[in-house]
Amino acid sequence: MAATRPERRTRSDGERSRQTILRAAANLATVDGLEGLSIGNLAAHIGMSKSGLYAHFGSKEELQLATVDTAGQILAAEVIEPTEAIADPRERLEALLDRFLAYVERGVFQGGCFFASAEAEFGNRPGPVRDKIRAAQQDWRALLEHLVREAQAAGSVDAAEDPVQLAFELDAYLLMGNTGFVLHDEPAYLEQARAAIRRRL
Amino acid sequence: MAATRPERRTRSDGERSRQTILRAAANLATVDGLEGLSIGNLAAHIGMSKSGLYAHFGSKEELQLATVDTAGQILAAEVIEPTEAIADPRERLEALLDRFLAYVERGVFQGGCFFASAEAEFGNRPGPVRDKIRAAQQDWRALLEHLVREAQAAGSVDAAEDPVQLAFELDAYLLMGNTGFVLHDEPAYLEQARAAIRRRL
DNA sequence: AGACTATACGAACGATCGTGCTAACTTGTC
DNA sequence: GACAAGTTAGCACGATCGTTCGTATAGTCT
Repeated sequence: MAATRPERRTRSDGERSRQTILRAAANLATVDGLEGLSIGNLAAHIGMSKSGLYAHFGSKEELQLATVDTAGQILAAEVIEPTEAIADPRERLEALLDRFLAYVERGVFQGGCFFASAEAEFGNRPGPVRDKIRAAQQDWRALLEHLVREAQAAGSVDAAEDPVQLAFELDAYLLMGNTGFVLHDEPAYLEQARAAIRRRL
Repeated sequence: MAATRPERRTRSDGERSRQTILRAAANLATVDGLEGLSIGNLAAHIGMSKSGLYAHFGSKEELQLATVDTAGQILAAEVIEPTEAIADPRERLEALLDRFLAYVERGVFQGGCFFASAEAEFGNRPGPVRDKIRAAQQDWRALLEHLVREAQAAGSVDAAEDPVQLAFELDAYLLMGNTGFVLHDEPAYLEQARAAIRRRL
């Protein structure tokens, strides 16, 4: 009964290809949309055959799900993780908001924040992809709320503030800054978002 | 030298069909996207043949441009025009913001505000469609700024406020309310937008 | 009434979509 | 070095994409 498993799931070159595909997919999705992105176009974009690329994912939906995961990892690495060392909650909150706007401005994704695009596109398209995007959005919002509460506990944010409401408003500035910047290619919108944050906090 | 023009005439039933097409197109575009919307799907949705529908527009791009125009007319009729009778600028501004949120909640478009979707989708897709969306967004923002200035002149908004900055923040609440409502199907996000507006004004 | 033409349809076009199948090549393990 | 499994490419499929064309219908005008 002791079925010894082969235990050799992935190969190093395969994992490297997978990452290449998903990075490009996340980037292209902010321009063409997560649904508008086609397998053929993606394959051509990274110099790979359509079927070779497809073999990594059983379906387009699985590719989309993996792309959302990858985008989440990029957002975490670019925005969230660099602030984790900051002990003071209010300082960390400010750094987090500023890093988000910098990550938009720096053009980590060609079409601005991946999740801003994805939320607008999959807002009412039921399915696992929307579920994953929803979850990511809630996690982000929960992080903002958590930091507000910690800052309140530390006395650096007014204790009378409703953390949920404050997080909503701060997130709104980020979203509007991203949308304005992408649509008009004008950093002024990001600066307005920064000004709004300074005013509000 | 007097080249007599063909004098393009239109027929009443044609104009009616055109309106039917464009209303459906504007609605479907908030779900499938302005690019993701296909001629075939749109035709089937209104019980018309693909070629019959296509005869109204020379290309998909022209259909998209006309759809943006139609969506603008709907937004104007649902949100802007009903507030034009309000003489007091601050009252009108408040009514405008509230009507926007109500129009999102009422589901005038299945996928929330048409322009919120369109901005995210066409943010960096150069072309006449993006130009038109850009112009619509700027007109909307300019209207907000104009009302803020009028309210300042009337003494009902703090004269020290920067109208551009205040309009940005108010618009941000609307956008975040729309996105949150559509993504989570939760009116609470619209209520948070209302609370943010009350607090800010 | 008849003539004119905007409107609508059916069929078909080449291109591309997502998706399988099969065979070759690479890599890791014994 | 051999064997097994992961990786990639070639080819083809049915469906659908935007678009074109010829033709039948039906509203409008004299």
